[in-house]
Amino acid sequence: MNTEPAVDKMKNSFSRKDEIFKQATILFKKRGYTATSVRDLAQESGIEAPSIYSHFKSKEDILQQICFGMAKAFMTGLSKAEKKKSPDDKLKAAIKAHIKVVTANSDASAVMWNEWKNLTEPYFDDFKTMIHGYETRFRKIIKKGIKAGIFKKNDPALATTLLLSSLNGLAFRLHPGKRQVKELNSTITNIFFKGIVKRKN
Amino acid sequence: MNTEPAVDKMKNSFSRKDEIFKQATILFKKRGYTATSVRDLAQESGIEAPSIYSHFKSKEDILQQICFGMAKAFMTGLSKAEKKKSPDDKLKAAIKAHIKVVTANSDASAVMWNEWKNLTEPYFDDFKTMIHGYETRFRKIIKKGIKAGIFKKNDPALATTLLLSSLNGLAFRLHPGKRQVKELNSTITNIFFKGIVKRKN
DNA sequence: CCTACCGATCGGTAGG
DNA sequence: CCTACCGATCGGTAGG
Repeated sequence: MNTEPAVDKMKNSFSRKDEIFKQATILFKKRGYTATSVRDLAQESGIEAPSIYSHFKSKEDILQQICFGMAKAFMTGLSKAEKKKSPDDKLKAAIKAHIKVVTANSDASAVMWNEWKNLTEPYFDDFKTMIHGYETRFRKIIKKGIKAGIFKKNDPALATTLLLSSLNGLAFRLHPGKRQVKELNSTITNIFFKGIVKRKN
Repeated sequence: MNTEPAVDKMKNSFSRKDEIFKQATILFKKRGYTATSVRDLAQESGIEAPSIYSHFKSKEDILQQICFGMAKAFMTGLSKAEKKKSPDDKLKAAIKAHIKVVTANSDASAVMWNEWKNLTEPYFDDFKTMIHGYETRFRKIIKKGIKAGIFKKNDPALATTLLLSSLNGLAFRLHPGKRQVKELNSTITNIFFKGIVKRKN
């Protein structure tokens, strides 16, 4: 006799997949993708290893979902930021959007940046192209700002690298819920825009 | 009859070990430590897998040498920088020293930051303590600069994270010999100290 | 979602 | 520095 309602079954099944995904994100960040076994994922999710495969096609399937899901979130944020008019407003909005994504998903963000190299073809190349495009769009904003005389004549590629590296560094050092996103955003923007040195006049 | 001079034997033996170490650094960066097998290392070094063990105690032994070797280089550079008098001179020198180490060993630097989590105890804890100390000393310089009224009142922990993240990001994007270290150093210091925005007056 | 299982590969050792 | 080899663990499948 099965007294279990179908709705609950669906709900349980759905949250089980979520649980595996969540634990995978945590373990991939902590130990790395390659060092995390399917058995590790199963144990943390409270099931046996082969059961993972009723929710995901493969171990890499999970990594793919983390990487492309995060990349999409970053892309969407940047697209909105690019609608601003001036280069400095664009860059401010882009930084804000990036921080929002990182703080809301610090584990997944760290996994994306550190583990995407483990993707196999054609996903590896697809992802590489995506992330390269993201960096290019950041660089373009900075380039236009320099041309417009708003930003100093620094190497745009180097400035972009410094900015994105520091923004992504947050993912590894962020303790969820510990910091105010607003404060984070204003401090980072202030430092990158105006520096840490006090003006004398 | 062995006509091979002893000196050449030593030299060959020495450079073989160096070759393994060099290839390990490249592969650990490219694929990650866990995804690189001892057989991969052997193949790239032109020997059979078990021969690795006549030069290194274990696969982790190589990682340990990369991590602690780099950490020592960073520490030494920082110690010299701390001898400067003012906080801003200290920070400038610390940035310069850090960049010098990263640019001279970009692969090993990337491996250190990305792969040290694969160290086992007691090395894991030892390394963690070391690198924590490094960050603390950077943070202290910034803290003193704020107290002295030279730096703005930003959160020192956040400012340190941003700085070190961007400096380490260089390791992953640096193409050896492509950039001038001096230019790199002045651009980075300028951006972190004074920002990217042009002053209006 | 489980039990039972598989071929491949892993880090490392023995012995020379 | 090599050949021969080992136990452990890997990602994943069959079948229910």
